[in-house]
Amino acid sequence: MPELPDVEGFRRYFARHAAGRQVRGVRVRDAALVRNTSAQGLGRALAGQRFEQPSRTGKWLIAPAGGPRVLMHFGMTGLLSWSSGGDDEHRHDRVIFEVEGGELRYRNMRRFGGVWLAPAGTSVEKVTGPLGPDAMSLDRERLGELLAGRRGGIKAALMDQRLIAGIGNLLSDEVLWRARIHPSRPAHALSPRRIEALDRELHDVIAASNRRGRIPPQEGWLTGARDRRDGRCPRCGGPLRRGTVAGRTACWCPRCQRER
DNA sequence: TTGCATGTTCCGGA
DNA sequence: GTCCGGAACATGCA
Repeated sequence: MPELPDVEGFRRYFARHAAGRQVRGVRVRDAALVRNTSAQGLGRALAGQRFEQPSRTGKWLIAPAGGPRVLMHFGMTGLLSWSSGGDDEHRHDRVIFEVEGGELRYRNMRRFGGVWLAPAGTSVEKVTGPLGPDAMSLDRERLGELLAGRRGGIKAALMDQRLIAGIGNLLSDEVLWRARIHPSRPAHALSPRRIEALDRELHDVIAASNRRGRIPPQEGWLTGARDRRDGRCPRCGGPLRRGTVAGRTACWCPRCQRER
């Protein structure tokens, strides 16, 4: 699931269940998903510390705990699961944070992503690498500036985390469909009107998705039609097209989103 | 059995 | 240096 709205949901989930609670220990079920330290290193850094309010940048969840911070990336199949009743672990629970009153489980079927530690005094960017401004806090002017400097296609630009953080395959398709922009259109060639539409739809889609903690597969949205065998555009009723753009399976309406 | 999946990274080539 | 396509990574499902 994880694009910006999903991770925003995980942030709230973390805040509700784990923030303010002291860490008792960490159980690592899959050492490979603790990416930049050992299971012992993670446990030593966190034990006795108290989780503070988490933050999110792009698709990264950042959980401070005293000095050190835990960073989580969810890949394509990651999520968080809280347990206060000692119920059975899921087979894909990879790292388990034991806190007062329960435990927060980092689950990830496909094992992309993982858990990182940013020790006190080190920068978060050292873990995440360079990230552009978060898509949620982007304004139209900045969006226009960022896109003006790109030579490639608009979909590739939107999904480039170094340019803008948080947008993935589903979000980019949804926003481009709403703004009536073909995913292959050169990013720098968008008119001010298209930039304005893109900015508006980006924020509308993110706001609506954040409320649900996911990009909803909903009537009237591209997401509600894109996975059907004969998917039709919710706006014009024409047949949707799918194809590879920027290395991903893109979906668009060839009537509403003209090539140029 | 084959292809595909909401992510990132690395490589070769234009 | 920029950008793109393709492959790799790992696992499950239609």
